[in-house]
Amino acid sequence: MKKFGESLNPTFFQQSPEDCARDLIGCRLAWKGCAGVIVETEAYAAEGDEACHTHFRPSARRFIAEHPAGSTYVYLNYGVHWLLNFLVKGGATDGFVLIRALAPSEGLEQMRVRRHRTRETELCSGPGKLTQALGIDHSMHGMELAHGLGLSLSRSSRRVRANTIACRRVGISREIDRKWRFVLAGSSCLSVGPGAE
DNA sequence: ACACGGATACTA
DNA sequence: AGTATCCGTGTC
Repeated sequence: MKKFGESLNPTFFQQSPEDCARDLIGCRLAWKGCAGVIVETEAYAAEGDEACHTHFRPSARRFIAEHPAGSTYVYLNYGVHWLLNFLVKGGATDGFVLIRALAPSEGLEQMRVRRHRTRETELCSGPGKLTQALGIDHSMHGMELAHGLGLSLSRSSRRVRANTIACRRVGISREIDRKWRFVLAGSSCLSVGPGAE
């Protein structure tokens, strides 16, 4: 099918979902003229994680079997919002990383039009918001990282890594104790704060 | 606080 | 067919 964009190292998505989600903090995500720095992610494990789609969707299990590491997994949530995930595969455990928030860096005017909002902190501060801002929908489902979706791996600087916080995932009812949500500390573009502990 | 909305996967 | 569930957002 399609090939990876040259800005991406495929082995990045061949570690555990947890490590992948942590390392994506600080990376630059770009799509069709818009871009932002990833400031919030969540990891989901295909095995033993009841919050992962694989636990209740045969189609998710099939998706993992039929797609390579790094493929986009895009689905409609609550009938309203498209959510962007990347397939993690080939490491200790397979799974997904949900992209939950960006700090906008390029194409802000286009984002403002799509979002009907002007403030920078309201453009990509949520998993549904960022897909709306970037114009990502189901047509991007199952794509490999090429054709305009550039994921520049600004490979977590020590500073970013030192400021990445692990906390509880949000919006789920099962497996709520895993600290598989990762945020860039102090970012003004998070969906919600990191919470206590 | 609550409405909005549709794909997926059940039960028949 | 009909029903339950779901990784959210904006406005009430």
